Amino acid sequence: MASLGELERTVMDRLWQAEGPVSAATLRDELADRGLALTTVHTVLTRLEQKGFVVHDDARPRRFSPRASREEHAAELMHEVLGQAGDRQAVLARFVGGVDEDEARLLRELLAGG
Amino acid sequence: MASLGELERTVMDRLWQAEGPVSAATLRDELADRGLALTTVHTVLTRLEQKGFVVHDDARPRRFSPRASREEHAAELMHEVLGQAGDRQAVLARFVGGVDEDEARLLRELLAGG
DNA sequence: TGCCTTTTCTACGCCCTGTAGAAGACAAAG
DNA sequence: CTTTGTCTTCTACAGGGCGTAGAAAAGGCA
Repeated sequence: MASLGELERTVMDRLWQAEGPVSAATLRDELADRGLALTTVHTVLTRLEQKGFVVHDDARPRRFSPRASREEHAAELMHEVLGQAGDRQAVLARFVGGVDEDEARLLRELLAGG
Repeated sequence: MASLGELERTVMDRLWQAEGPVSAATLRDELADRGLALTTVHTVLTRLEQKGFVVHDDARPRRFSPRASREEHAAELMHEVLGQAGDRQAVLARFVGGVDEDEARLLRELLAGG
């Protein structure tokens, strides 16, 4: 999966925390501390779209949304890491060795259902 | 965590699949298809070391080893993704939703012990 | 005390990312 | 329909990371 630059990640964070689709102008305003030009925001959104992280509708002005929720995205990333790592079982063993007790309990519940 | 370039990843793969520490010259020979200069391999190893992925002993010639096994590394990455993702529980829920049955069984066993 | 190997320093081109101006497409107002 | 202001796309550029390696320095051996 393509990785993200610092501004790209910041924009994704905003999109994720937004309730619904967001226009470039709104994003520029939310990131006002950076004093970005509108075209800069557009460029970043376009690149995020090319990378498959963002989609936009055809309203005018365009409104952008994350392709997946933050949690889905993270879960996908975890699967990707797991998949590229040779011995999946060994990775899982080490992974669960590092989760805290609350999470272990949650995992047990989640897995019990299946 | 710092991300890796294509050659850096290739080198890490070689180090991970090696039995023990490996010299730069050996790596260059293993990657002979790329026809790399020895200094190129050195540069890459040095950068990997700066990024914390590799360590070397003080034998002459230096011998390089991965700081963590491939599986440990993957598990660390998974934890990192999980940690940066806001709602950890939601991420875990989606993550386990995507593991296959064998892995689910393994996870149940691993979690049963705790 | 040279010579050969090993290590470090320095460099360079390419691609990615942050950044934005210029130009083109569109819609609302008149 | 034309004007005008907005929105979108195109093009560009600088800085940094990575692949790549030559030059120089450092270390061991004949």
